[in-house]
Amino acid sequence: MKTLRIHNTLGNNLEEFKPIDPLNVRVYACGPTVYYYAHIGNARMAVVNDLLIRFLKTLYPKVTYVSNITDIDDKIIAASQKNKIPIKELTEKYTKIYNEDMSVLGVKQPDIQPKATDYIKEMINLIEKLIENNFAYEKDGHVLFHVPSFKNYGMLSGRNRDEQITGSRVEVAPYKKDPTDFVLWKPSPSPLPGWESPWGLGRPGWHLECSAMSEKTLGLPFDIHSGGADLIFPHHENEIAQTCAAHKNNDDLKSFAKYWFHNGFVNVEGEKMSKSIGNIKLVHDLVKEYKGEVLRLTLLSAHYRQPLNWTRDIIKQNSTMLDRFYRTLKDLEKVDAYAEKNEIEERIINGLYDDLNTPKVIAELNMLTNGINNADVKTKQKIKFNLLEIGKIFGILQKNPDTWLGYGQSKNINQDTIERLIKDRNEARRNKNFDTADEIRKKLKKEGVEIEDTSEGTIWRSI
RNA sequence: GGCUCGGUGGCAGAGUGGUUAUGUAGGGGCCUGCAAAGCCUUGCACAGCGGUUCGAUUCCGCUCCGAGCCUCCA
Repeated sequence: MKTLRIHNTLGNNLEEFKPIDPLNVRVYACGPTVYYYAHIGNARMAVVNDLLIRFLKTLYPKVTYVSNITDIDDKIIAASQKNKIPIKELTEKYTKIYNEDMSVLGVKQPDIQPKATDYIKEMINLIEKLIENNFAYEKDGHVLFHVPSFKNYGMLSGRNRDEQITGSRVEVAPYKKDPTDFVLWKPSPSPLPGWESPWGLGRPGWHLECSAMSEKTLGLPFDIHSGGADLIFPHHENEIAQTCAAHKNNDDLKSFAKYWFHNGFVNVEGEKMSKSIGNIKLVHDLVKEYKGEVLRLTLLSAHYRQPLNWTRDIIKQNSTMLDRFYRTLKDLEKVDAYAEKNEIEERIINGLYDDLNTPKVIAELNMLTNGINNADVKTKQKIKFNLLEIGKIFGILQKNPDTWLGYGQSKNINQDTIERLIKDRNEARRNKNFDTADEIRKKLKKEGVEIEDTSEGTIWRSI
């Protein structure tokens, strides 16, 4: 059997994927903090992980995919205060919208979607273990992880403690023993959201929730831990430290997760998305303008670790490509999808085995479909099979081609009217009255209806 | 300042020590009354400078440029 090779941030290497338990592959992806609409960068993480999961599911009998919702955090508190909405209402609202928007992009719900606030007990438990193992200490109501006590700290992100201190631009809080120590628990006096703990009313630090939730939902160690590249430091570095130290596995970083999988950033028109530039692309807006599948293919059009420059142009390019694939499927409407051994062509699927090289797969798919004209039935069956099967993994091409291309569906104009106009036009054409015929065609186009004269008569689609 | 990662044709984007993907846009053509779709065809691409090599876009070094992280961020 071919083996999947994926890039492991831990070690910064391409590695063969060998599941801990082949009967149940376990993946945890750091999900969104729900204080506002998700942007296209959040979507890239969700789509890339969805692809990974779909592919893994073709390789292993069972895959458990956990992706959390962080529903307690300073940004959430700030948004709640600013908008005068209770935290719970705010987080529930944006959790719902997140799931809806991702679903438009073809992202399947994770098997488990834990919420941080449901795991406070586990977090407190983890902190107690860390204190007990001398990796954490309490000071002024804060509990901090003592970074110098964890000698492998920095292995994931490839930085050492000294560099970090020199490069640090942050003021060191007085309750820290060491400038690199990070907060596990902090005081949270009313009216801020707080939970009872051995260290008083407080709330968890940022990194703790993922350590608690992943351990509780998947068990340790699990196979893949993923997220956006910006989470490598400090978020994932800290997660590793917390979890490994809590279980006294500080020499074995893989006792938490074996593979660390990170996707690259999305830039917008060549610039980083940022509030100050005001160029944040929200999925919620994009789905109003483009089909989810187009956005999804666009997100997969670059290799997942490369930066992706989000422009109108690439959306258009991917939209065109998708139309062409659907047109091919339409041409193959009467052909069965069939391939020998029920397998995707090797040269196509190999791209996925090779660290999810989606652009390579797309290129191979194009080459395959280009041969359709002088293809025999068997080849046509194979082409259709490959398109649909890759489509399943990519999360595209599963719709009815006619529906996708808009055949027989009108938005602005009544179908009978269209049919009547087409009839009139064909009448005019018969009489070589081409001016009239062209006028009718233009009129329909204005209404968003495009007609095509085929050997089997005139057909139309809404564009 | 430190640590990463990149610079491929108008644009997007893989890949490779020698045969120069793929898509899209553009040019030319076929088909069509015209369109649409499709098909054919076309394009001095691998940042610069050195080095290794019979040969480098691919390996090494340096330079320039860009991005990310080091602070909340997917």
